[in-house]
Amino acid sequence: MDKQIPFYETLNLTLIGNMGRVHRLCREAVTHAVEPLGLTQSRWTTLMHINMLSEGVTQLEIAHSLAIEMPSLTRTLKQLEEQSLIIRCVDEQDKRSKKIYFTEQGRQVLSSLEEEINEITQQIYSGLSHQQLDAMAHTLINLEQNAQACIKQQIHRKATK
Amino acid sequence: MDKQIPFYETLNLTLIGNMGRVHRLCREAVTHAVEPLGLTQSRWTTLMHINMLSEGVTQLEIAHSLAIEMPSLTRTLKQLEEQSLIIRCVDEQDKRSKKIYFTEQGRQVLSSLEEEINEITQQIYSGLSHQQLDAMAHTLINLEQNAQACIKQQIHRKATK
DNA sequence: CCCCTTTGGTTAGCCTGCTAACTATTATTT
DNA sequence: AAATAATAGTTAGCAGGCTAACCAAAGGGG
Repeated sequence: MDKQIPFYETLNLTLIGNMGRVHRLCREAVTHAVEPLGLTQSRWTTLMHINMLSEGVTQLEIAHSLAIEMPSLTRTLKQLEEQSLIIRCVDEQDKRSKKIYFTEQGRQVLSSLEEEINEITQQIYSGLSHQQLDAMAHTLINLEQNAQACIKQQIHRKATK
Repeated sequence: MDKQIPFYETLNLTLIGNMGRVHRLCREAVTHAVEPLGLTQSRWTTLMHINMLSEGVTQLEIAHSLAIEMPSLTRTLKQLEEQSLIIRCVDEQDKRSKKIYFTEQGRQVLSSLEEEINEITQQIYSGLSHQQLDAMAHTLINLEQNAQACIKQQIHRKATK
């Protein structure tokens, strides 16, 4: 194997750390750009996902899409509602759930947001081939499955301790 | 749940999100396992990095290695000191900086920690080839450089606005 | 029909990243 | 030598993940 490159040797501990750092940096890049719109990281991410899922989604669906827990989302939606970018309506079919819609102002902000994000993501992915990005996406999925299996196993072990 | 073709098409937005999620999961897997040792995520990560750099390192060196800011590290080190796992000594050569050493108890905890981490990382990386992990590490580095360039450019633009 | 479980959402509060603003020591400039 | 700048660390407080504990609506037996 290649002894010259440190990646192989240091992988065990640092790949996880690297992922965290790169993730923070990428989000920071976008967040800087959309700061003038009054959006933080969780707020712009949430707006994009609502748009992707299309208006009228429930909070639970958004939480799944973002892969975060409900309480985290509740806080962000409250902020977006206070900024008058979205509204939350009780679903008449199921009064437990709430459906999310953009306000007119929200749609305007969203369109500026999309423009900025396109520009930034182009920069972030520049010089990387589709193959490379695709490979990374696949590796991420594998890691995720392994980590999830690992956590499940621990929980099971604890339950039968 | 239905994800047949998402990789290429949704890359633009979700690769960043995926990275965050996988990062959270991987850390959670380790953190669950070392909970009995009284360690949280930032605490075990910090212990591992101190060990990697070897005792007597300064706080700044640890912060660089972890790629976090000093205030984040200060908090964690304070907790580790309160747990009597490390001690912080003022460097007599440069009285501004502090050097970090393990206590006897700290070394014991570290050795259990290393064992646990080895086991978990093996599970997390199982089924993934060295090539795959290496490719991911390289892609991460590329993304990091791009993101950093992007942020720098934004700061520059703002300065000359 | 009533009770019990499940489910969508909320609140409270922890953990750990960050920036801004501070202190104290060291280095540099004049 | 004195004034100034730079550096290591700290404190305070925000942002956004999380779990635990709760409420209210919906569903499912008996």
